[in-house]
Amino acid sequence: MSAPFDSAANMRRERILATVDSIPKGRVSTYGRIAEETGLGRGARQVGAALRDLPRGRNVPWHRVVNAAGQISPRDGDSQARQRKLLEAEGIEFSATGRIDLARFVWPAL
DNA sequence: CTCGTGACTTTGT
DNA sequence: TACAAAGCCACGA
Repeated sequence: MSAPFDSAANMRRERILATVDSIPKGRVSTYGRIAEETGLGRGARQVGAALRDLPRGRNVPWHRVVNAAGQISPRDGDSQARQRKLLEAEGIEFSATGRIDLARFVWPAL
């Protein structure tokens, strides 16, 4: 069994998911922050890719990751609406323009 | 090796 | 506050 289950790219993805998993309920983080915490420097886009490729059934709080503007990043499908629903269910508040006040909800705190 | 791509970020209007 | 442009980084054609 020498399948590339432990390729560098794969391990990097696992570390990203581990960091995302550390975001407490009722809080959010950003792609850039997750990248930094995971030790990827300016690898925010890689964080987005990891969540995009998240296999169904994987238990990770992917919905707690938003962009630096405090908004749910655009994408295809209804995933955006589902993300907002999940966040609101945890007490996250959205402004009239659909923005989250990071000063209040970002993790770790500013 | 060069190019295009993207759940991103920062900077300049 | 909103939008455009440029910067950034890993991947795959």
